[in-house]
Amino acid sequence: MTNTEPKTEPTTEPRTTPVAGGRPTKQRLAVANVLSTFGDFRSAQEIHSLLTDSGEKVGLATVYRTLQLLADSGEVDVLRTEDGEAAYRRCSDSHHHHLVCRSCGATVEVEGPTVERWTKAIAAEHGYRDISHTLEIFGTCAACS
Amino acid sequence: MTNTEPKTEPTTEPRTTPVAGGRPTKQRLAVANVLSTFGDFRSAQEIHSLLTDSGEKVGLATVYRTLQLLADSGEVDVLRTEDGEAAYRRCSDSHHHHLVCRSCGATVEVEGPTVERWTKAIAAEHGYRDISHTLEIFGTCAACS
DNA sequence: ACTCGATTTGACAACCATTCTCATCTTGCT
DNA sequence: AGCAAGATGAGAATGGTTGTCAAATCGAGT
Repeated sequence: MTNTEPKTEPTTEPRTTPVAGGRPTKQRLAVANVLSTFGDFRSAQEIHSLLTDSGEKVGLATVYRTLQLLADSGEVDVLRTEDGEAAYRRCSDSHHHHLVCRSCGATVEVEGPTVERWTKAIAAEHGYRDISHTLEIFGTCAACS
Repeated sequence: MTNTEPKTEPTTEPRTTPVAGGRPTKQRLAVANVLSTFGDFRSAQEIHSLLTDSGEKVGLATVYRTLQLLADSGEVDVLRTEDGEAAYRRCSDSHHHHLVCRSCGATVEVEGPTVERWTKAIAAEHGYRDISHTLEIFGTCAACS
């Protein structure tokens, strides 16, 4: 079961609502907004560049802080690339995983009752509680082959 | 299907065979050997400490280099902790995943045809090739609950 | 055993993503 | 407007990891 191409297309209307329960400041809104201009994973630094390039003046530290807020509140997904950097992307609400293209970064959100069930079962079987898991699938997408 | 507690117990006899195709130097053997004194994931720095504490004089850079060699040749597993650090552990040959205890680090190797099959299917379904994936399950083990 | 070239090592500098500091600016509220 | 809590930004500080390069080591051939 996969959600057929929920490609998470960019949304258009800029947001004006509070961000992660904090104050809806210019900067936070700016960050929240760039996040909706792309559908794949970007590093904090890239996001910062996007902002400054588009004229928004937001400090790097603030970008990191905001991204963390958003991540904590579940508004964005975080994944660690193979070299340990964190990459962010706004995400839909449900729990899911990602199929990421190694060369272009194109991402497809995938969902799998199968895995969820499996991890829970495995964990329980070994007496582990409070289960959480991370699963990323890497490959080369059709366009990049 | 899980391999029932393949806890990867420490092995006893020190190794003297080549390491990852390179020269079997004192340092490399030393690293390869500490790796077999524990069964859970340790950071490169921890491994370095273990070495120096036990009297072995191996440079930190060398530990990193060796660990990378071993990882490339598939002799050790690498996983990224949630804060982006790399953790290493010698591994059995087969492809598998880990169930890691959040508080004590106890690790259980798990294996799952289910997931393997699932990821392959998903990927193919979206036209991705050369699939690889990472899956880590985190939880609190029985002893730590 | 001895030599020589290729590898490897180690001490330390360099990197780089991320976090911290803290003085200054904003926001929300009255 | 006025204030206190919260947020920002510039830059310093951290900390894991990688790069540098001269000196040490390995091992194949003699």
